[in-house]
Amino acid sequence: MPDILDDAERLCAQNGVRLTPLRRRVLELVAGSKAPVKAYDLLSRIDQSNANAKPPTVYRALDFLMEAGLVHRVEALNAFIACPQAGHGHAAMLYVCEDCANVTEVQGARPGQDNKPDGFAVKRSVIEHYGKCIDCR
Amino acid sequence: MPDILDDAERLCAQNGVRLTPLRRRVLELVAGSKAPVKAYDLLSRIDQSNANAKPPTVYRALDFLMEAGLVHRVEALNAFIACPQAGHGHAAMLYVCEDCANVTEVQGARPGQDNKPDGFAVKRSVIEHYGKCIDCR
DNA sequence: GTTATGGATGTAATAACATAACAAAATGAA
DNA sequence: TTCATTTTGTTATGTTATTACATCCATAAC
Repeated sequence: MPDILDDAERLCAQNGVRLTPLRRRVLELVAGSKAPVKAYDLLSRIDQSNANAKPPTVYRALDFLMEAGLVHRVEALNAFIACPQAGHGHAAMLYVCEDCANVTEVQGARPGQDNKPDGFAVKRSVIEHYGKCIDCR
Repeated sequence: MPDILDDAERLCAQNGVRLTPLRRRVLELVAGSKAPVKAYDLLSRIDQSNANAKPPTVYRALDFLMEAGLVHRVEALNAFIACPQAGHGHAAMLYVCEDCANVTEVQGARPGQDNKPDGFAVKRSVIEHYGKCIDCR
């Protein structure tokens, strides 16, 4: 977990963007959760360090972190996870266990570019698999 | 479009479920839209035929239609599309043009089951590609 | 060191999306 | 018909996310 935050500092410095205390705090909360975290959960937890936090506070920090490749949004859950391999482009594929909520991220998968519609230029992909992990079977 | 509705009637009859006028009307609205439709848009359009429609009216119909394999939810858009190949299991992969909002559905793709985590049993998958279709380039 | 500038955060309000819980009505089987 | 089940009506509320504008803060130009 310090790893993730250190990596994040490094990455942001490299890219000339600012990992402010607030953003760092949100990343810390996301990274500290095994399961995907909801924005309003972040909001209530952040509140302890920042009494002024409101929804935009959290959503802005999340937008920044996603932009920076540090956090992913889990679309079908309206929730967020820390990217374990920060900065690795964005071909991430997620395996979400519906029992324990644990998420495994697999990098680099290039799914079915084969039978894609003629001339379609893919900009970003959402690939989320839901089921049961080995431990929950 | 009559095709989709006819197919739906047939499928529901086969499966012993009821495509009521309300559900049929919602399917008709979804199928009648080239772009993915929002639930509240459906609500406001359905209103003309059913003044009593409320959010649960629409969400229940959509749940039914999804269960029946007639409609898909587009997770990253909070929107819905009619399934062009109703009843075909659910390995659907979507290509969504961010310019014209058109959606192409590709069946059967089995993306990257290769490098999936050991012992993970996939129950359902969300696969959505966002970008530009050939016409919008 | 002051001051412009842009980026970041504070703040209030509200928009957009979705469900819970219970009542009433419609359908179909016994 | 009566009963059980499914469907729809209805009210209320919960959850997720954004808009719009104000204020603050860091930095670099002067």
